[in-house]
Amino acid sequence: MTAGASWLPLSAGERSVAIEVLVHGPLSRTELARRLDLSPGSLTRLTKPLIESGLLIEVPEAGSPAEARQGRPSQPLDVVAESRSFLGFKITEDMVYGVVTTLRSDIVARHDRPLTTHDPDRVADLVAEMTAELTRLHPRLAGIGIGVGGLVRDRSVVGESPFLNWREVPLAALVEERTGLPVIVENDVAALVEAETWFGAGRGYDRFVVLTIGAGIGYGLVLGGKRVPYAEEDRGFGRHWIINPNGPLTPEGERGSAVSLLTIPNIRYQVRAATGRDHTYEEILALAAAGEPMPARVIDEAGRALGILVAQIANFVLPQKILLAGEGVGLIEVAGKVVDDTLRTHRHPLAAPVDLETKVSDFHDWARGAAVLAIQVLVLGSVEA
Amino acid sequence: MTAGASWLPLSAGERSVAIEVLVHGPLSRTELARRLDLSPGSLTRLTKPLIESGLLIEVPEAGSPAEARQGRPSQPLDVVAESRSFLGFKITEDMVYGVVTTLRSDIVARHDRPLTTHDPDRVADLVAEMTAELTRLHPRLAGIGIGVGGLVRDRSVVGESPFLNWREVPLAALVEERTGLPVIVENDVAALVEAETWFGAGRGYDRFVVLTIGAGIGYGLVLGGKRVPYAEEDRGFGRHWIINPNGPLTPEGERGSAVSLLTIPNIRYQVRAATGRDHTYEEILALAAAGEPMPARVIDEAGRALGILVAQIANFVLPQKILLAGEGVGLIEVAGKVVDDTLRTHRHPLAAPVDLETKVSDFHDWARGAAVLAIQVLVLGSVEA
DNA sequence: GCCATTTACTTTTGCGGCGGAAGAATCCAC
DNA sequence: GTGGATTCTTCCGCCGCAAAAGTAAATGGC
Repeated sequence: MTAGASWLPLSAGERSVAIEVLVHGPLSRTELARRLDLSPGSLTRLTKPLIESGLLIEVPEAGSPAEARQGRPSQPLDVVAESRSFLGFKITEDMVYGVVTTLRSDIVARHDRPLTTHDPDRVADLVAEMTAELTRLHPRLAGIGIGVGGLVRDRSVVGESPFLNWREVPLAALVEERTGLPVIVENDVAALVEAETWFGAGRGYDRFVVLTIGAGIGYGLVLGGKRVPYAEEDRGFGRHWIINPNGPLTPEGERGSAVSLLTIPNIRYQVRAATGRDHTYEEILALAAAGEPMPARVIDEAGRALGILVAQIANFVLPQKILLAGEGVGLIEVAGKVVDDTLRTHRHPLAAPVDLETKVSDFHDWARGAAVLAIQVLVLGSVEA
Repeated sequence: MTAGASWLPLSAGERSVAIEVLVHGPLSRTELARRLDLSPGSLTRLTKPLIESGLLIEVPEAGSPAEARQGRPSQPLDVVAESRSFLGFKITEDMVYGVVTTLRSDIVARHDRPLTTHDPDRVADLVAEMTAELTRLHPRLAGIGIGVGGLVRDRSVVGESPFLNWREVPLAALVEERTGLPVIVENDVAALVEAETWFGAGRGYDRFVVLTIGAGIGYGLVLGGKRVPYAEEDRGFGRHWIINPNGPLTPEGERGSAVSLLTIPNIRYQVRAATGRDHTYEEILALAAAGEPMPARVIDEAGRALGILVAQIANFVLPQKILLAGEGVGLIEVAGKVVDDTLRTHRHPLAAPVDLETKVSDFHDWARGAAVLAIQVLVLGSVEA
C-alpha cells in the first residue's frame, strides 16, 4: 500500500542486478559479478541500497548445506518475494479469472467470477470488486495486469476485441480510477509470452518462440530478450498460415490453415461434421487414443500440421527453444509421435534438434501472465516493453 | 602497407562512431550525437582522435549546396574510403573470382582466374598470385576475405566443402603464409549476408533476412544487427523445406522442397524431363515469358513456391526486410505476379506488407561479400562476428 | 587448537567517459 | 551590422567502474 508506482529510482546498474536476482533466483554477489561482468566492488555498491530498501535480502545458504566448499561461504541474495503482491486478470467472454502472485510470479491465490455483461464500465466494476476482495487477504498490492484477447494499444487501451465487442475501450484508466492502483492492459498472448520470457520456459534465452493452441492460434517471438510486436497480433492469427492446401475447410479458417487444423473449435467441428456427434476436445483426444477412426484421423492430421508448423518456425527463426502452450496442447500426448516424425522430416538431418517444451495452460496461467506485466512495470519503472 | 592487423585500439565509443560513419555515409557530429544518443561534447572528444589518425575526414558539405539552412553549417565526417584496400575472393568449382574494394566496400577492380585443380596448396598459390597482381595496382591492402561454399569453422578452416572435395583445410593459414596478410575465410552465403547487413539492403535494420537462390538455396538471418549462425549452414540447405508435398521429385531434392522447386539446376532438370531438351536458365525464363507451356508451368510453380517461402519467413520471423539474392532471382521478373499473389494469400490482411528487395548477384558480389569480412575485422579488431 | 589457505565480500582510491553549461564559430534574415 | 539560429568546442564536475588492498568467515593440516 505504501508502494509508489515503481521502485525507487533505480540506476541502470541497480536495475540489472534486481532483474537478474528476480529472474534467476538467489544469487551470490560473486555470481552476479560474473553474470553481469562487473567487479566485486561494484556489486557491493549496487546491492547495498537494494538491501537497505528491503528489495533484496540475504538468505541463509543455497540448496545443499552439505556442499561445503573451502573459503568464506557465499551469501546469496534473493528478492523478498512476498514484499509485494500483484494481481493478474484474464477476461474471457463469460468469465474473469484472477490471480494474486508474489514478486516472483508465484500464484498465491485464485479468484474467478462470471462475467454477465460486456459493458466496459460494468467489467471495470467487476475487476475492481475482485481487486477489493483479493486485497483483503493480500495487502501490499503493487499493481494490476489485465490480459484481453484482441488488439491492445499502449498497454492501456483495448483497440478491438471481437468477443467482447469492444472498440477503443480505455480499460486501464477505468480500472485505475476505481482501484487507485497502476494498471497494465495487454493482449493475452503477449502477456503469456512476457511471463514465460521472464519467469518461465524462455528464461535466459535470446531467441525464443511461444506458440499457443486453444480457441485460436497465438504466436510470440522473443529476440534478444524482448518480445517483437507485430500488426496483426491476435486478430485472426494463423488463419493465413496455410499448412496443407488440401486440408479441411472450416467455417472461419481458410482451407488447411493452422487455425482450421489445430484450434479446439475447428477440431470439434471436423469431428462433428464427420461423425454427426458433438464431443468435447478431451473426449476427442480420448477417442483418438482409443483408435476411433474419425477422431483419430482428425487428430492425426492435427499432429502432422503441428509438426510442420514447429519445423517451419525452427527452420526460419532458429530459436533456442519453442514453447507450446494453451488449452489445446493435450494434442501432444495423443499425437506426440506423429508430431515428432513430421518435425523430423521437415528438418535438416544436421540441424540441432528442436528444444520443444509443452505446457498445458489453464486460464489462471493466462492471468498470471498479465500479473507479470505489472511486475515488469514495477521493476523497470516504465510501461515500455 | 603500414597498417597493422586492425585499427589503433579504439575505445568502445570511438568504434561505434567509426562504424556509424562507415556504414551510414557522411554524418555530422550533431547527427552522430543524435543517432548514438551522446552529448555534443562527447562527439568532439570521440571524433578528434579518429580524424587525427586519418581514419575520418571532414568533407566539404553533403548533397545539395543550395539546401542552406540557418545557423552554422554542419561539418559532415566521412571515412577515407581509399585509405585502405581489401581483397575478396569467391571460390567456385572451376573459377576464382576476385575483387578489390575500398573501405566502403565499393568494388574498384575485378580479376578472375580459372581454377584447374582443387589441391588446397595449389588453390592457395593461385589466390596468392592473384593477390600479388591486384596489390600491384592497389596498395595499402589491409586484409583478405575468401568465400567458399560449404562449412567453415572459426572463420579460417574449411571443414567440409563437397564441390571442392575438401575436409579440414586450413585455408586462411595457407593464404596468410603466402601473402603475409590477415585472411578471413567464411561460408559464401554468410559473407554475402554480412555484406548486405553492413553495406547493403540490411543496413540499419534489426531483423533482416537474406534468401539466395542459385545452384542451391541459402538462408541468412540477422537479428539485432548480428547474423545468427546455425549448424546445417550450407550443407544441403533447403532440401527439407517441403513447400508442396505433391511437387516434382528431383534427383537431389526431396519431393516439393525449396531446392527441388527453386534452384537453377532443378528447374533445368524439370524442363529437360518434361520437354526432352536442355536449356539454360535464362532461356527457360524467356520461354516461360513467351508462354511456352512446359517452361511456363515450371516457372509458375517456382513462383508459387517462392511466394510461399517468403510468406512463411515473413510470418514467423517478422523481419523488417527480406532480400532475395543470387543468380536465380531473375525468376521474379517473369513470375513476379505469381509470387506477389501467393505471398498475399499466405499473409494476414492486416499484416504489414513485406519489404522485399531483389538483387541479382553475380560472382563478384559474392567476392565483395568476402571482402566485407576483412573490413569488419579491421574495424572491429577481432575475428568474431 | 592454531595457523595457513581459500573464498567472499568491503573499503578505498583513482580515473575514464559522459553530460551540462558556457562560449566560440559561422551561417541567414532583415 | 545586428540578432537569431545552429553547430561545434572547451571546460568542469560527477557518476560509475576497476584495481587493489583490507576484512571476514569458512576449511584443512599439523
